Amino acid sequence: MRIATYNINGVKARLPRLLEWLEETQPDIACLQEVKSQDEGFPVEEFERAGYGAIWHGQKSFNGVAILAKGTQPVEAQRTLPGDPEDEHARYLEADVFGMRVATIYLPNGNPLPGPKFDYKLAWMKRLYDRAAVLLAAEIPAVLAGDYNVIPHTHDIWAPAAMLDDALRQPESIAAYRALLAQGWTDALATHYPQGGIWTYWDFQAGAWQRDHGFRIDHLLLSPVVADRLASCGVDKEYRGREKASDHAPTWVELTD
DNA sequence: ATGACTGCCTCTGGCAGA
Repeated sequence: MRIATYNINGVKARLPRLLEWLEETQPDIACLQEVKSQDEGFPVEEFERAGYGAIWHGQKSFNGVAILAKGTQPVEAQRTLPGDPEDEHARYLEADVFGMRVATIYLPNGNPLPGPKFDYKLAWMKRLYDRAAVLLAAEIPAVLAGDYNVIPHTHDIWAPAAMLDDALRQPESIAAYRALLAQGWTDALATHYPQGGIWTYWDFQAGAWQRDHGFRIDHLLLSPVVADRLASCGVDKEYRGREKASDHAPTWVELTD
């Protein structure tokens, strides 16, 4: 059972690349972020032709998340992150699929800081903490997969001094991420590659990809029973180097059945 | 270095991203 998360940065612009990745790597579940499409523009027919059922939560111009599942239809469990009825950003979607609860997460970037965008990020992380606690308390086998916009550790970025003023590396952001792990979630890639040096994102600018100036912000958090099934995990780094690539690379876990 | 790219929806330039 392979579960992947992929910030695709525009489902229309990346559709050929996305279908190619599905065909070549055959994930059982794919959590997508930055779909950047309204609900009615989501290319569900193309995914169905590729053998994937899909649910999505779209928004015009930016944000937008989706869950694809091979040969089955994910069953929606939650369309928004609870805790703020005023929040209209399409950043969260939960579904039951293959006996697990799977969430696709597009956590707010939080820049610039200080300011309302950083406050929104931290408030969103508190809401995610509360939601994650509910799932753990219910002992639901769960995976929280997505673009967390948090660089958890110094060894999760190409240079220790890079991005220190950025919302992705603020102590408050990192503390909120660690609080989530302290509940009992397993950061799959951190567990498997404790020495770090694994990147999931490379900026479009300044030749970041060519210089391998990346960092790790796409994470798969596993509930305890799912963590016990973790066989391997990794990043499909090669896709970042293809034509018309997203600035993120697909990140995945392989679970025993 | 107020830099760099890229997608989106178009007020084809401004916003958002990280």
